[in-house]
Amino acid sequence: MTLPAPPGPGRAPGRPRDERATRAITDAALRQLAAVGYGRVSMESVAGEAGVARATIYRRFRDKADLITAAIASNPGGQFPETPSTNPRGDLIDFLELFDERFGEACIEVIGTLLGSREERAALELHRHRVVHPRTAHLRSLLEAGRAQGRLRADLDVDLAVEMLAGSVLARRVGGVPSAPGWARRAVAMVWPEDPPDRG
Amino acid sequence: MTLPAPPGPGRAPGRPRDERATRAITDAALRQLAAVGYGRVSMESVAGEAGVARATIYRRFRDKADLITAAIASNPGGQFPETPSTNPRGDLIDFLELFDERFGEACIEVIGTLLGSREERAALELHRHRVVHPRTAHLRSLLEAGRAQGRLRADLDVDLAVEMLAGSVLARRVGGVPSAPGWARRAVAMVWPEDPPDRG
DNA sequence: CAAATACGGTACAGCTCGGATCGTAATCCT
DNA sequence: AGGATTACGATCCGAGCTGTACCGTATTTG
Repeated sequence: MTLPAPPGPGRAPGRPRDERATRAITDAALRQLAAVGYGRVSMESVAGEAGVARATIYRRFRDKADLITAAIASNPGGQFPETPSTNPRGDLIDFLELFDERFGEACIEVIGTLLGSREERAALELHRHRVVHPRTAHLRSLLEAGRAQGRLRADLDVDLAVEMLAGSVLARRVGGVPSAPGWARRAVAMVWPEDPPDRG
Repeated sequence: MTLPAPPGPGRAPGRPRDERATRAITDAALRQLAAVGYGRVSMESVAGEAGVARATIYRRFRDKADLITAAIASNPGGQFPETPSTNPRGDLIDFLELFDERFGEACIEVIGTLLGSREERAALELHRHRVVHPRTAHLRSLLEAGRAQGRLRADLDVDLAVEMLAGSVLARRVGGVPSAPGWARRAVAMVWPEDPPDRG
């Protein structure tokens, strides 16, 4: 992931890395992150659950922040489609609901922890690059698709709208408030009014 | 603050606590929090800067989370007026700018760290009660004042609007994006359109 | 076979937290 | 004044975690 992984599958001078171990490590890290939170995930506990030695983790990841960051980025359940959307407004609502369910908590947790330790500045940037930016970019692309279709105010501040939509998820996590059903539909309606009531 | 502080100034059986020490501790904690971040504030460094022994801190605060939480809540620069507003829309914009400058970072950091250590659930709730809720309540009161004046859509989802306004600050901190000048004015405009163009 | 690398296991230094103790200082109550 | 009670600074201690280093062994290339 981050450390000098063998460049190609065919050019390893010595014993190759066990990719199943890599997967076991990130899977265990993800489970523990969800179960006990960043601060109580230890390299020892991850190694134990993954069935490897701690040294095996450090051969792949520079430190704990690198491990957690890579594990989140590798989460197969967090992928999202890269294909342009034909129904950007509906996809926007769906993606926000998904983000609310699966990423809000970990996002606050990991970013907050990394922000709190000046030394992990590199890991913070890495996490933003790996996890945060792809998702905000996806939100932005959906809004811009809507604007391209003329279904959205041309003067909309897209960046700010993205911040407010994603931010509402974060704000609920910060405040400890559960998300009300249908919140994403109402949030989108704030910045993207429902299809204009029959303009023609 | 949190521990059995002497109830009144006149009813202490033994040597009273040195309130200047208490102030020196929270001040040092606040400075270090801003300077190096939650994760790198240590009880030792706070004690050193405050000129007290570590035990003196533990006599006042249950643990590190309690100290940081209380220090933030005691920040005199973070107070806000409790008097009803005559210009809720302008005050809303001003308060958001202030929050963006002074609290966004610490908010993410502290909440994220507390979320990351499941054991500090009590400190997390305390911080929400001390710091987060008063500020979201203030935002809500400004919006509702505007609605009471009839300057705001009656069907506005106030809770969601509060989440989106405060959330945009958090989202920028998470993404590492600096706030553009005038962002608060434009954010408020999304949920609270400028004075209606002469209704009467 | 030799070289190179990964692996599990163990040990280590360094840091922090939180608790405990000790002698001393300050204050209240009698 | 004297005793009880509490705060204070200083110091020590145990536990936990991180990140590094080393061992003997296993696996692969050449």
